[in-house]
Amino acid sequence: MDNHLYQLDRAFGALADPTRRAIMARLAQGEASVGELARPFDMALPSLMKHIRVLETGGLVESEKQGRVRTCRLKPSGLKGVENWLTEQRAIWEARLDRLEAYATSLEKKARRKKRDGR
Amino acid sequence: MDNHLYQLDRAFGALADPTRRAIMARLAQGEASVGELARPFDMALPSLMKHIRVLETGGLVESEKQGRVRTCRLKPSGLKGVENWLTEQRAIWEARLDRLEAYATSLEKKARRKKRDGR
DNA sequence: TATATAGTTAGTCAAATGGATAACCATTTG
DNA sequence: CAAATGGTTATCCATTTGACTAACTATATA
Repeated sequence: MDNHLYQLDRAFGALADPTRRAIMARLAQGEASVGELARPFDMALPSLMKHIRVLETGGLVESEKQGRVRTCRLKPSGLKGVENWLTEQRAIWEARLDRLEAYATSLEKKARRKKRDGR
Repeated sequence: MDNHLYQLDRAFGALADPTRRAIMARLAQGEASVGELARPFDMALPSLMKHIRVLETGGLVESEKQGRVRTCRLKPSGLKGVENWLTEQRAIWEARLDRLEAYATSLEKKARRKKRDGR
């Protein structure tokens, strides 16, 4: 329990690599086999496999094997966690900016009032 | 040129650590000095400083020093890059799902027609 | 059944990461 | 000016990461 913390670690970590983001982009347009995923990259298969496993443990990709070919597909719920964290942060940050702005406006009003009433 | 690729690496990488995400969360509610940021963590100052530097090179945080205290603040443009990548991916992925759905519906219609016309 | 195909395991290696300590500025404060 | 405060540098260390090769397993295919 509370693994979801680590899960965010792994999801963000998984996305911190251009090869893996490229794999994600490829999978966004449809599932693919390991071989298909490997082809565009100048990289040995085992290295690429490791990337796929990283994406899987990050909860971003899932795969299943039938016969000798393993088919990978995107797991949108994984990206959801990442997006949630980001929007949460932005919410906090924007709320604070709003308070700051409100405060600034109130200061301004006060200043104007003071001026009108003869400093 | 094309450093923005590496920049995404660094931004995602920076967020792949709970300490650094906590720092981000703290900064979302307002700027803070290095010492203030350090206090909640059971960690030596230099270690924490390193985290701050990682966030800075990821473009997520900026800081300036006056006197002997360095004040850190969030740099929302950094998160923007990350969010952009995510929404871009989701756009591609959703577009594909839409096409898929449209295709499925057309298949269904065809089947119904066939049935009506006597198999 | 022999061969080719598609992945997988195991093991090596250099570089990067996350943490620590010790010693060192530089600016306040007493 | 002496001491305390806030941060910084320089090293060090264990672990993780990203890539490789070699050897292996399991399924198709000829």
